[in-house]
Amino acid sequence: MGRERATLADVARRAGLSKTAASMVLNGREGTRLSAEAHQRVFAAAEELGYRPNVAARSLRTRKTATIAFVSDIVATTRFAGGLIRGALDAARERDHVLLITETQGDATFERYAIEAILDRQVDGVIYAAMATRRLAVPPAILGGPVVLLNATSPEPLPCVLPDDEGAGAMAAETLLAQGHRDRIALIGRNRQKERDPEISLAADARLRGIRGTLAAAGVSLLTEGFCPEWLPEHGYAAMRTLLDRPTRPTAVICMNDRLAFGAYQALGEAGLTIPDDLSVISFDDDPIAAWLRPGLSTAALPHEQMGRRAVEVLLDGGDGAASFVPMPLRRRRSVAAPAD
Amino acid sequence: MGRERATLADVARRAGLSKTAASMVLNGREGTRLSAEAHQRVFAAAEELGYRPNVAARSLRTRKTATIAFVSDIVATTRFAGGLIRGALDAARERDHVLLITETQGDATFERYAIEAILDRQVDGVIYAAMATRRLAVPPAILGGPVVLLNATSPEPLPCVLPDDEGAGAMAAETLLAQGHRDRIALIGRNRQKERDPEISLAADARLRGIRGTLAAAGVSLLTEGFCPEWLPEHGYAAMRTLLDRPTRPTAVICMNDRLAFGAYQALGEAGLTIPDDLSVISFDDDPIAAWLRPGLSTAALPHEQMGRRAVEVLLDGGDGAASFVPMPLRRRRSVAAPAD
DNA sequence: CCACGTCGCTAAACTGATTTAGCAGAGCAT
DNA sequence: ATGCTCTGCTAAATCAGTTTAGCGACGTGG
Repeated sequence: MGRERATLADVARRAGLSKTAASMVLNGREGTRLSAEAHQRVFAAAEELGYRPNVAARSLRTRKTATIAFVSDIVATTRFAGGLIRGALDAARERDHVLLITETQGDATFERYAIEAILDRQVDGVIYAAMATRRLAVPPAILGGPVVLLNATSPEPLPCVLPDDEGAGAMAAETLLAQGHRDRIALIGRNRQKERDPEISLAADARLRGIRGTLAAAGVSLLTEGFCPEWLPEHGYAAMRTLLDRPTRPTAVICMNDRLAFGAYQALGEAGLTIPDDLSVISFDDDPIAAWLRPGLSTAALPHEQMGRRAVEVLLDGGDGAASFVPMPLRRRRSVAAPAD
Repeated sequence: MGRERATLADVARRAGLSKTAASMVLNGREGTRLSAEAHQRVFAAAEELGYRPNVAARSLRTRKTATIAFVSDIVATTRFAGGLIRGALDAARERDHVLLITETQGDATFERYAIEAILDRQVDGVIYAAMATRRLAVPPAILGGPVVLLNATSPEPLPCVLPDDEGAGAMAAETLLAQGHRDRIALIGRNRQKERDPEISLAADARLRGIRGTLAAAGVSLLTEGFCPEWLPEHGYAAMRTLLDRPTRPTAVICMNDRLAFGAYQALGEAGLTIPDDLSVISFDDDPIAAWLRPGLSTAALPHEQMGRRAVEVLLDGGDGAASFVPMPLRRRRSVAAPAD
């Protein structure tokens, strides 16, 4: 790549000045006493030669690389990763930085490997991302420089960027209350593991808190709570079937994520029930599938792009140390209506 | 990051040898006449000091960075990107390389920007990826070094990695023939634009060729072909509805992708028809949704991970110049059975 | 007239590796 | 004793920038 690029020495020669002068002018150094004419000549020469500095040479001296490492546990298995990466990419570009991406796959050897690669390249900072919101242990080796946790927290007091799951839970509950749902709101997706172990999930507990808090404030409590071993469509399907077997059918269901909601849709379809006439459904994540369902699924969107962007901002512009919660906007579609009876 | 790392000079000093000697030993240079003892001492010193070479310094001299640029048009909007990236990441790691990721979003300014960032960093090669299989124009600036096209071809004779869509089409048709389907096989997802304009899609035409060729060889032709303005669920839904309005109902449907198939499922569900008893469905992509549908959707999987991996291999190990077609394995689920009548 | 400060600029050191050119000593033949 | 080769190793140049230290000319105040 990059053949015969002009060097700083070329620019200096053409401008009839020293490398020192050229370097200072191009870096916009304050307090130098170079004449306006010298500035002009350097800029002109650089322009004419299409000069671009060699990053390797520069970072050898300055130890800055204009490169951010994006380390994540898993990129492929969740399609949300794309959003995080894209947001980070955008924000990085705006700040003239570039993203070096590595993946640990939760494997200690890979992680060590990734971290060595990063340290060898002297990146300016690390975004350590988890693909499911959770607490994790940051490898000490990267604590030498700036680190931001993305979609994760850690025992160390590091800046972190998280989705506002509790707010989303509150909003879901409010949305149903506003439509007039009261004592026949059911929940699908309770999961002890997720709720209890922050190293597995932070979202489950937060969403639940938001839902319960808001309902309680309105003097309402959940009709039933369906437990699911995983948050997958088949479990949503099963949970909805048992829900339909109960004597009082709910008027609305809150699903802990869209995949569960998809399963619930399948069960309702088979039972010949219509959404939202017979039953409202609301959910979390805004998985692409939410828009494809019939009717479209109302859901609180995980703001992945915003989060990726925020992580870069906190890393480069310096966060205030506090955790940064990014709101989850509600995507209103057709799955929520007033109860029939 | 990276505080107080040992340098080559430190290693040399500790080993009681020159930097030259240390460098040669650590790089495993052949033909050097350094003694076995000198080798030992250098290795020991490097080990004790935890020496890792400074990539910036090395690449300043050698113009190699052990870094590959992954340039794509869009990463976030398609959840397939993750697979490509993960495969590339894995293969890169195996070869001690790292991935620099940029995104152009199809925007010329962003593209120029991305390419400058890449050239400035002297990457060893570029993977230029499209998120939908298509033909594209490669910016001349990156042609100075090795380039591999991923999920794309170009007018220039560059090595490229593509999914074997034609083979997948053939396999889909064969699968239905093997189950005994004959003259009542329908197709959903014809699209003139996609089929005609290689800058939009290469997949549409290739899949169609594979399907038609195989059916023709068995003396069978398609019952009907449903056209769709896009390959989205709503269009699959509409196409299936019009299909069901026809006098002879098909025994099997081939959908050009899984999202169309999802729409078809919705229409069949509403019509009270059962898959695969009343109708078999087969498709392409292996979108995550394919596994979630009831019954699971049989589909030819886009081998994204393999493709990403292959791209890195071709880039670093040198391809044979020919296009590299990666087979699309059929994921057999429950949506295909023998025709009822 | 001289010391001093300011202006405008530059030489050279420095970053940490790789690589070229070549040196000192041993062994051997003439 | 001399010339030659071979062995085992090193000094110094090089990559392309940034940064430190400082130089010569000029203006000014005492």
